[in-house]
Amino acid sequence: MCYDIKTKVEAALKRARHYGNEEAVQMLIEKFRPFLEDEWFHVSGFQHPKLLIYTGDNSEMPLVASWGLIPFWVKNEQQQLDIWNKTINARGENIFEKPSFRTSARSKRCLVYIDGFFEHHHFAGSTYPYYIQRKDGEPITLGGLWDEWTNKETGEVVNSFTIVTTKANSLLKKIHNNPKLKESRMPLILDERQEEIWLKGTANDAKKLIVPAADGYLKAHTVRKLRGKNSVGNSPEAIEEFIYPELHSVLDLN
DNA sequence: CCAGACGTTGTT
DNA sequence: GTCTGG
DNA sequence: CCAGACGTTGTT
DNA sequence: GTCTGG
Repeated sequence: MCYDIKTKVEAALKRARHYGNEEAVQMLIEKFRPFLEDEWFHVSGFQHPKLLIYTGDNSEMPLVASWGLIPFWVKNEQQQLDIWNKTINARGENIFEKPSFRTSARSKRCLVYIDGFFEHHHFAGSTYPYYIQRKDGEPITLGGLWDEWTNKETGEVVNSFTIVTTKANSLLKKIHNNPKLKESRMPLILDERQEEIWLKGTANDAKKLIVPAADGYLKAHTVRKLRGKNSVGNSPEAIEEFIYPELHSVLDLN
């Protein structure tokens, strides 16, 4: 699964820079700056941060969306608050059937650019967070779903998104070993070719992309606690390597 | 028929 | 052990 | 997902 | 909006 990420506006703009024009990108930065954190070293989906996502509507121009998908049929603010803690991830195997996701799975798929994500390793009754990133340090593109919801109480239109998950690859299987969970999961990671299909292809084309990332291009290291009173919050320390001696003597990721 | 849910994860 | 809050 | 609370009473 | 449970 994927509940914790590291990202920054600069990473999200990678796509706009590559496929769009620099002038438009500069205008975007100015337009979005008031609404966005420049850099999240660690942010959880439960905080529902606003991030930049890319949609099929205009695949070079990002838009601002909150993490935690609010389906278009949500009736009121109470229902919104109830549902968006449950739609931070979307199980890839079921997105075309689940009421909360199926409309978006058919016609509102999106891309989320991040620098890395976090998963917890369980050992001897404790949890140890790992930060996972590309070996080459480039942004990771995640496959997501988005929707547009109108808050009838205020008239405000809210964009929101969820991260699609799939089975873990071998690295994530080693890390993500919660004893309560039988099968480990990881976010859907797309390469450049797959990004275009995810945004513009048919539902059937998109479905075929929902598989674990190839082995060998991600790396991971342990970091400080992400949750509870000992967490460091949104600080550069969140992604720094932090050694837990009791763990490093037993877990070999290679 | 209406009311209520609509999600993720997956066991010692 | 299990639920809630973040 | 993990961390932390999980109760009564009644007010600084 | 649509399905399920009662």
